Amino acid sequence: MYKCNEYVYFCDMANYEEVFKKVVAHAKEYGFIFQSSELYDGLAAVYDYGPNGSELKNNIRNYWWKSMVNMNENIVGLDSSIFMHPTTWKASGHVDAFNDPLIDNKDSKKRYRADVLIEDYVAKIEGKIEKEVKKAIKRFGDSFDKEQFVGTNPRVLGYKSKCMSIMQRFSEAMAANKLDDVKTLIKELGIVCPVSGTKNWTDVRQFNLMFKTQMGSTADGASDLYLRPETAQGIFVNFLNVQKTARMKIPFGIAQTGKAFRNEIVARQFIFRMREFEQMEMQFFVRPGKEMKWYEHWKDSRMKWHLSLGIDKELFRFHDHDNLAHYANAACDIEFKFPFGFKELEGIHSRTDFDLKSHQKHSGRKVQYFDPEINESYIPYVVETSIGLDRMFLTILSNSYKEEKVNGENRLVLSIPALLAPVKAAVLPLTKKDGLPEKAREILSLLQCDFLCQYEEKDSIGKRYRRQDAIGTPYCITVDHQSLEDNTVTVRDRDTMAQERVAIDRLYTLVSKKVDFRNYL
RNA sequence: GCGGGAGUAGCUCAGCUGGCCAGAGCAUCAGCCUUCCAAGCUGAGGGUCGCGGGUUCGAAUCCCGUCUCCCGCUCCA
Repeated sequence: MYKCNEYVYFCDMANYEEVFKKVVAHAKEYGFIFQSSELYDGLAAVYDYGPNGSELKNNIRNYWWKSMVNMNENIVGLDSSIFMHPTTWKASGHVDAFNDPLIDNKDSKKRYRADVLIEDYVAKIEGKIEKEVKKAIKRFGDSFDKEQFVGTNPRVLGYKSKCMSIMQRFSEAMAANKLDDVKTLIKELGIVCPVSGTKNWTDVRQFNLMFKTQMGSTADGASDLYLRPETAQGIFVNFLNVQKTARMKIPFGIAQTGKAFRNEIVARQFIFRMREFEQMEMQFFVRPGKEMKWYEHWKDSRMKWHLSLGIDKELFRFHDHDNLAHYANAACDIEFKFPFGFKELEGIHSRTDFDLKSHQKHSGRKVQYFDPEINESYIPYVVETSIGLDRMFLTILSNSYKEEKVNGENRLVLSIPALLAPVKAAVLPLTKKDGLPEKAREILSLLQCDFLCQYEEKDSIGKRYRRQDAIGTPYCITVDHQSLEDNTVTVRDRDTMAQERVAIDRLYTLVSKKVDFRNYL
């Protein structure tokens, strides 16, 4: 297990926002994260990973992958494409469930779904019909024939046709993608904001979850595609391929990491909610009825994974979902206490057979598994673990950022778990003369095949230590004059700042042990 | 989309009652020092003051417009 040293937290809870700003500034200054397209004033909610950031991100991804694929013989990997057949997103529910027309009231600043406003309005008219019916019941008593009344009463007929024409206009406008007409309709109907009571509406805008693009080099021959909003569907669509070719038996899982794209209505909080982000997902296929057992298993297993990185367990919590999505029968999040509060880091969902069943229906192919144990074919149930790689990155980064007092001076250190640290060791000649640089470069060549190392000779040794602290390098290896005589160096530990005299031929083992996967999981 | 805040060197900022020609610290680079926990010495590079327009003899500084970022609200699989 990674051991957390006792750090003096420079900033307390009240300064959380300040800490967050510092983390963001630090991330830029030391080449972890840059605003996308900064040269052109930036692109909102998109970020780039710099030299240290891309290393850290790779290391997190690898740690996840090894934990999932290497350490579970019933989990295999997959790398499916970002482009998928458009029907995929029909089947998954993304096309229908997530493209709502939105409208804002300028006075109350409230946002509504335009279709809901119109439907509510129609519901009001339908309420009037009910009133007419009730009145008629009073008037006619037992001899009242509701169907006849509703079919002939001029006032009711008027209401009914009004409802129908409204809904028809609405669906025509939506079908033709004429959002102006939707707004016109809302205005004509005199719909007011329930909060402000005014008709001061903005234009209707379409909210599309998915990014649309075209495949095909010529515009007229092109077909519309989406950039995937989740990697999971690539796994589901390949369920049979993987199961058959890897000869997997249920229960088994398929793991995948990769980019996903979502048009968030608001995308903020640094890399927490981005429009382009990376997921690490594992879909675990089980026999129907066994899903709750596996759901509990993966909840437990995933929490252990997080704690294996040595982060304080008080900073994690489970959050069970009350309102389940259309595909789930149980769902929870693992939340992490980010500088801006507890937020979702990973989701663990029991997705039932919704996805595979839907793909079976839309493809017309049998998407099933024959279970020899019970001699039956069935559509497997799925338990999903889905973690945001970028969110995990932010977890590590914000948790690692420490400012401590050392002899009255501030020391800024990223206490990144050694396994994940971008640079594993820095090799530093105490001075740049007397053959020390040459000796240092020899040491560098001993290590650099297996560990990312840095060589530095500029500035005083203390300054170089602090620079390495700022990017979270676990070990600094310093070559001095004694090294030339007895082939030993000093190894300085990032967290304790303790120094140890070590023989050069022991360095490889020392660093290996420090960053060994075995220490963690 | 609305409301609030902000945009000056890689970073943190000063200058903003209009007029030393755009500054400081840190960082970067070269050299000196040869030093085991940063900020020693010398020198150098780097900024169309977000962008566009206007007022003025003259604007980073005033006015208008515009863009971008950050925070809050609305949405959230």
